Amino acid sequence: MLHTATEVAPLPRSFFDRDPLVVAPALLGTVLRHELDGQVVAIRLTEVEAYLGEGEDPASHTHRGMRPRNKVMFGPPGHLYVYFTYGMHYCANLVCRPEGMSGGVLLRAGEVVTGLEVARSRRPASKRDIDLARGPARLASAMAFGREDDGRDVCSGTSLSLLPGKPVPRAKLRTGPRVGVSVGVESPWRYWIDGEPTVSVYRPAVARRRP
DNA sequence: GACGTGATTGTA
DNA sequence: ACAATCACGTCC
Repeated sequence: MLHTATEVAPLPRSFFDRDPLVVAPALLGTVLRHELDGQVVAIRLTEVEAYLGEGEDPASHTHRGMRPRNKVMFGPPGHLYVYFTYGMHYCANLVCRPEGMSGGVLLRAGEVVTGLEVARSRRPASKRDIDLARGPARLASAMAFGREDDGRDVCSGTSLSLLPGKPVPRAKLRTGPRVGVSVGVESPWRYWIDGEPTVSVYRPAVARRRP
């Protein structure tokens, strides 16, 4: 111990064994750390979105029940749910609620606090460091998440873990409608830290090209 | 504002 | 089998 870096225990599984609407704001300011091939990138979460489960939330991937893709969301809490979308992007969620019940929190944006060089190399399109993990697919890319990371545990103190961070003052908490969802717009289940440059700009869902 | 890109899923 | 959709990012 002495003057070396103190080991920080990851957040316990009980942290995730709650309603996503409770877990989501509590995630702000925490730090997701991933070590891959000896390279560490850690991201302080600044923007997240809560998704409920079957029959509760039309915007949730689990709204219509368990499918091969979303089965991790029905598993035990404290695991990573990674999905592939738009033919090119990955996005990551943290699974909430007890096993058998679905729900999760989408990691929308964060600040790279460790491994800037590694994150830059994974995100060559980012001109500024604040863009490295600004947006869910960018965050996943900076963390090098892919299909193989679907279902990974973040509570066991392995190469992937969620660490406590400096608490966010309540006055800085903001909520609003989720981004990019066409249903469930009335539910203000997006949470972010006010004044953070890493928070993705809100763009209302726009209808895609029609034939 | 437009488009890439391919898995997933509901519908038939 | 088929076609629409998609919790997005990049460049114009």
